[in-house]
Amino acid sequence: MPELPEVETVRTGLEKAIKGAAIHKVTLRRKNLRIPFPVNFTTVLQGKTISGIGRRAKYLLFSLGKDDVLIAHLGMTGRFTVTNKTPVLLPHDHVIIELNDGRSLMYNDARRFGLMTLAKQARLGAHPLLSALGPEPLEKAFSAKYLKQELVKRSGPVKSAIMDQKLVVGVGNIYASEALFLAGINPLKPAKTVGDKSSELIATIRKVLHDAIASGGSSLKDFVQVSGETGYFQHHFNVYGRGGKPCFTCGTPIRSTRISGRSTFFCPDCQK
DNA sequence: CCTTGAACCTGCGGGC
DNA sequence: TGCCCGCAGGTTCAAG
Repeated sequence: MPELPEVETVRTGLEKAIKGAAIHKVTLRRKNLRIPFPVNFTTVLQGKTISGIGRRAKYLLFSLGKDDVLIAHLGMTGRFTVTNKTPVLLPHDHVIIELNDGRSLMYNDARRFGLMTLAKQARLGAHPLLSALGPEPLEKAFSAKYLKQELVKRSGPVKSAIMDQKLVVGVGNIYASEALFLAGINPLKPAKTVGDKSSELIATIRKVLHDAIASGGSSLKDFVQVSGETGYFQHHFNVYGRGGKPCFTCGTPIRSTRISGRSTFFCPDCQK
């Protein structure tokens, strides 16, 4: 998936494109993504107005009228696009949401790690997908005091800690490496040993996410904006994907390793 | 409880 | 050219 900045960019794009639109018809071209579609999925959507599009962590929350919410997650390869006319179906177009104005909202997801399900607005926070999530990284609850208190509890690598959605949401594999580089922290260090860096780490997490949102979220080679235009590595990374290449700060070759199965990049000189 | 590794699934690029 | 392997933005479950 897209990490938080990409999801936020999709949210903004969808809000501009389809907020206020009414749903005419929904077609599911398979019975599940990562999880099954609810049995009443199409009937709940049909006839509803998309009254707003929110976000919690990497989940998109489509308000359907007053009471119902469509929860969507893009997984690794999920894409929403809005078509003007009757869509030409592409491979992995799994959901077609036809709007009353003749346009269609398409969901395409090659790997099907994404999901769509339904919730009631009144009980949204208690939904199993959302109830255990940590604070939003760009909001106040993610404070230096809170982060320190969480870090010192953990013996695993600090990178795993900041990618744990129970500690803080929205930080994925790319921005975890990038934030740790800016903070000068080696991603392999045990979380409990970097508690006194929590203030710097918060600042760099916010900076990398904020900058990515400002640049349109588009760091990923197959990330597609709602309009259908692709964002193709427009974003500048200091370390992610730069294994063996010289650090922009000191020239030392960027090292690549794996932490909890995820590729990880850091400068052995700048990050202690 | 905590942490790691595998699994989910498809496509793509590199090496042979 | 073609095949095989490894790898990819996330999350969840099992096993240690």
